Amino acid sequence: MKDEDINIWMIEDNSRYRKSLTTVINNTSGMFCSHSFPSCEDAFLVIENENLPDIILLDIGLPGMSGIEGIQKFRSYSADLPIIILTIHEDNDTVFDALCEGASGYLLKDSSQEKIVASIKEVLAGGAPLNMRIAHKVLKLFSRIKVKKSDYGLTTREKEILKLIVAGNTKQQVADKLFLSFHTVNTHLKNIYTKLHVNTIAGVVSKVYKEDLF
Amino acid sequence: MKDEDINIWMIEDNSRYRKSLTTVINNTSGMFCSHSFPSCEDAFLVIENENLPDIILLDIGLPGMSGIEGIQKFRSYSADLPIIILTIHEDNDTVFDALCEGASGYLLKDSSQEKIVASIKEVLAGGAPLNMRIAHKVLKLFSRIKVKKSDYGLTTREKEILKLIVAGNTKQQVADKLFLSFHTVNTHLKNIYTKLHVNTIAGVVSKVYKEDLF
DNA sequence: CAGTCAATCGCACATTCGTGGTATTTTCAT
DNA sequence: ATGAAAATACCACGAATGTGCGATTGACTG
Repeated sequence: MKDEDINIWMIEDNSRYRKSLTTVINNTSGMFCSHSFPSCEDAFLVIENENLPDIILLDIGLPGMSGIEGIQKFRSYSADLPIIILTIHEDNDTVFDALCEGASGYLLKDSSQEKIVASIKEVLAGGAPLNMRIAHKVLKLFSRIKVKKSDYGLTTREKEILKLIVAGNTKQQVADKLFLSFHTVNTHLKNIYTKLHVNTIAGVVSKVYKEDLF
Repeated sequence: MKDEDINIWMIEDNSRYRKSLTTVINNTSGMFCSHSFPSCEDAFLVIENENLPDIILLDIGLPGMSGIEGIQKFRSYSADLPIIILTIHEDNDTVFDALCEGASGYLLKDSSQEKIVASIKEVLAGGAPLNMRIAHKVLKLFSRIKVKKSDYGLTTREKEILKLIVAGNTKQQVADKLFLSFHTVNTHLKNIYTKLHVNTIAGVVSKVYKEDLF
């Protein structure tokens, strides 16, 4: 163990898995596992007195605080700390939650030890190691994220006015900002309502957000 | 070239790159490039008369129809057709758009030929090959997607009323639906506005969508 | 030229909103 | 019992909305 070696913390409640993986890491040149914890809470007790590690390997299904919640809390300490998830969970919701909270990589526990070591090196090189099946799932998640972008044939001016309305301006304020008569804005909004099939501000704002009209 | 070999189409306007990569693929056991096109439009002319390929390698910056638009149109032919992006673009918007339209992988043109061949094999094995820098960027995109869920201390009743207001009901309509006096709804809404620091319907609806208040 | 569309402007007015203020009752915790 | 929070209700009124109707001008196209 040398000062330049990469310091890794592991948070994993299965003690056999934790010990065997710690051994692998400690036997790998250039890295060492200074701590391995069975829970996030344990890690946070130590974090107050020591420097943050260079990487965290984090399970999700943990006693007490889950790995997802753990990401949140680690992120309050450092936005850049690489956090590689190492878990059995591959359902969409868990993957999505972990990534949204800021996971830097996502491996499954059936990964070989070589793959895990390679992934540690990858995250150090600026990558984002993902299990192959997870990568596929991640890309599929984007299709679900895609907002249905609708087209109601709004004119340029109508969109301009709509943006200001959605931002909370009254008709008179919109008129003042665009150097128009109040009546002009009123007419445009009337036309917008007809095109969008709504008749209230609430309706129009909802539609803008739900259907990405800009 | 055998019947079981993987049929790949390439869509790439740089003819030198297109030819050299086609050669690499044709020299790789188990795969062949039956067509290489300089534009999406050319590919769609052929697609009407031939079977779809097993994989498409797709550039983004193309003459005429862009690769992003091309994904959309290929997806109308097949939801499962693997489409690997091979491009110089690594800006967030382009990556995001390509993935949302259904890209199955995303490589950069500085990838080695070995990496490209390996990625083809990876997508066939059910993966989603991503350039390392792109993978990192993709995970960062999730943090941006995460909606900041805020808590303004709204009571149960306030949330109930807010939902109906956001859905487009007038105060009187809300009162009728909840068997309350108009004045009660008015008071609740007054309190909601104070808690959310807004003073218009547009403001409150925007806040609900931006900050996931329900 | 005629027709269409977009932009601009106006009238009229019933309806609704937003906000300042007030009050009572019920429920829960100390 | 007391106090706080939530729920309910009310008054007042200027500001703003939503919708029916109408018109003119400019740019573009066939």
